[in-house]
Amino acid sequence: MSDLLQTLRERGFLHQTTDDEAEDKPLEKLLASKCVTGYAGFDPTAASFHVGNLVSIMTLLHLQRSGHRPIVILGGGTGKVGDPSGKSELRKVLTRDVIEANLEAQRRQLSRYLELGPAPSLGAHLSNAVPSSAEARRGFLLNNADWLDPLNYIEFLRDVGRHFSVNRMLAAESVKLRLESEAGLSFLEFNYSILQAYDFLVLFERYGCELQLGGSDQWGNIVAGTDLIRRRTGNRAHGITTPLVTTSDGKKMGKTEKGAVWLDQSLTSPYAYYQYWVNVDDRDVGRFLRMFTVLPIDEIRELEAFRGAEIRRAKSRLAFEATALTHGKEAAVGAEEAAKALFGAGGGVGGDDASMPRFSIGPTELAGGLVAVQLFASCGLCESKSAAKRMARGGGLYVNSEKISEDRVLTPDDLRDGAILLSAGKKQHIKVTVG
RNA sequence: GGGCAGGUACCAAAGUGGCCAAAUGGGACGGACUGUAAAUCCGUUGCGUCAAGCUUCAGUGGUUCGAAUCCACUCCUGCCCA
Repeated sequence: MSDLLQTLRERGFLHQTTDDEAEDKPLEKLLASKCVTGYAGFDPTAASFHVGNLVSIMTLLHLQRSGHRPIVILGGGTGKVGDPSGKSELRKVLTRDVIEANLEAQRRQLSRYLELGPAPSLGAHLSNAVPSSAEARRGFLLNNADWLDPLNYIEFLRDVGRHFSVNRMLAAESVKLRLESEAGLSFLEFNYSILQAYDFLVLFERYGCELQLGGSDQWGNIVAGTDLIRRRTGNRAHGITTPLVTTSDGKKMGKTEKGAVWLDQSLTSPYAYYQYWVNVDDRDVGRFLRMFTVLPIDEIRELEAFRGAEIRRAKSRLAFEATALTHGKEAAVGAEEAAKALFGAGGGVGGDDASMPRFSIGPTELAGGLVAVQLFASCGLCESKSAAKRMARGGGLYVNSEKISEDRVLTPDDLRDGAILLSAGKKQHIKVTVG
């Protein structure tokens, strides 16, 4: 098995670990000695993961590839509470049905990155002696509502609550912020870290899970978990946090103006996904190659060496690899072809670029002449006809790569190979087909 | 439960009877320059059959020739008191 910590470090995933202040480096030793079970939790609030979740997903991927076993927790139980960390508002609660559906959708997406199987029967601990086999490393998903929902309040307070010091909880950064803010902190949210700590304890006891991964904002919650495990069982558990990844212009990863960049292809097409990555800031290319592709570090170093316009080559590699990882190689090839056709020399409708966005109109619509701005609005390239006209006045509308005026009318003569390429600005295109 | 302050466009924030589709800033989008990058400059930023008309300033109802602006009630938020 390869060295997980080393891999995470050189790819930029390490923010803090429980080894940082421990001289005997127990986590490092543990990881070198056997197949370790580690987990990360995810919000059950969305039906799909987005690029922002990729950091955690990739750490799990490296965990597994380094010979260990990943567990994914869907916070069906904690999702009903809401983590106050870094959030200014109380989260809305979700119904059980929605959470179940999200769990299923998320399982499908994760199976692209991780080898997953059914959850093993309880108590089937991994023997320390067993070397890391493919079977041992197979990961699985759990819904923490399974053990959180049946909790009995009094019992929970007595068994778990007594291990928590309110003094200490009040000192936590996430709590402090909320106490000082106008929003305040509800008792419900105040309990979040206890529940998360309890999750860790349950996983430790049931599945021998000794490691928790999470974002840097989760540090307090993770440590609460390792503390609880120590107090209840006398054993040592460990944690790793990843940095909050932002783009160089200061935005959260994966957030665009149009909303999140989803991993589900019906929400964000492979083409759009590819485009997200090709368009990253120059300054982010190397960092993102390390984090969001599995290319060898040596190869990434070569790509990072590019300067000036050459950087585009590194970007298209990033886009290709990231798309292939999420949507498969075929989709990545399609997205790349579409990009070449649109942004390569000349630009045009050519190629069999199945993954580029398209829109179809009835065969008769063109015959009598179709007002271009109307089509821009109906195909979704522009928000409304007014918006389309405005953009045309500003010189931002193109038909088959030629600028058009707001009164342009489309006819069958505009067809090129049976399609018309509409562009709003230089980056947003839709291929309109007839029939 | 009582007192106070608020709820304006994507966000923040002006406007407190007509000149308000609503200042300004941010963001976003488009153009120029480029490399599908950054920075910079310029433009646009409710709908519309586009100089008409229509729908917007928490909701409902009212006053008025005329309301984002005044009145009543309702809902929501924050602060203070209980």
